[in-house]
Amino acid sequence: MPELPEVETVMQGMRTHWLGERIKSVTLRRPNIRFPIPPALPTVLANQPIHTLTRRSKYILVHIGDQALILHLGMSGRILFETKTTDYDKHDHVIFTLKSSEIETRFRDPRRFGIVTLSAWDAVNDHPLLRDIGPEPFDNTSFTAQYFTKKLEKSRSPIKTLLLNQKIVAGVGNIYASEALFRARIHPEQQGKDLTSSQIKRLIPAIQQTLQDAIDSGGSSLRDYVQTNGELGYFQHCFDVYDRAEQPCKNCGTLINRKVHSNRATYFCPTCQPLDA
DNA sequence: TTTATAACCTGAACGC
DNA sequence: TGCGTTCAGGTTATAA
Repeated sequence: MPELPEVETVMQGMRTHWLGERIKSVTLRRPNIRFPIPPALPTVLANQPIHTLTRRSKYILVHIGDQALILHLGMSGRILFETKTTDYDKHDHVIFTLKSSEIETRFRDPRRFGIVTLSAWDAVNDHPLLRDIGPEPFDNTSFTAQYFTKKLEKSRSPIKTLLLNQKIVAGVGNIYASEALFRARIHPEQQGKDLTSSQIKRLIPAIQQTLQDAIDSGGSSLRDYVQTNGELGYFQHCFDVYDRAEQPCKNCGTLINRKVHSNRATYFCPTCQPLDA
């Protein structure tokens, strides 16, 4: 579920509950998910004020006291806002309560690929999870055609795989990589070094618009999500190619292809995204 | 150095 | 109904 737009949406939802609040308590219902959860986390965060909530790539960063609470949703992670009387799910791993709210915030992650950890706020950008991440796709001062060209020009990897590399550009996941390449009319198997300057100049705004459109629709789904305790998800996006194998392209009617790159499914229109463009 | 693969873990969907 | 197989929106360690 969580690529950049979903993480942004979840972070904004957390903001409405958490901003200006103070942590009352944190309960760890298991000691580890993908990595160990710092055992001192409940002690360190208790009674501390929540200053800001931000997103970096697919990470949610919460400035609490002098600490950064770092959250990553992995493949199946969710943040749920529940009343304290609601039964726990067996995959509710971390429970946050706030000083002046009856709502509990629950970190639920069945596959346990998510991350909950701490860093000193002053040093959060140097944290091993964050320090090597590339520019944010919406940052036009760092994610430029010149930068992108330099990253791609020597690589023989398919552009689809390169878009998933968080060191090149932050936050793009498997769904929006396929969607952005469709919008830019670039074949997913084209090697990075073979992209022309005009293709690169198409791809940057295609990535930005794909992500922004998803944020805009994800924003409405979060409210549904909260109100219905997770029954409604983020799946109502209208994809052009993702998960549409053997269905007609919305642009030209050609059947959408599905291929696997780096063990990840890729979807594209062979007519709109020719390999020799 | 760059690229490809396996692994982490659970649940849902599907075929038999 | 039950069992086995496949697949899933992420990331990283290891192998090639």
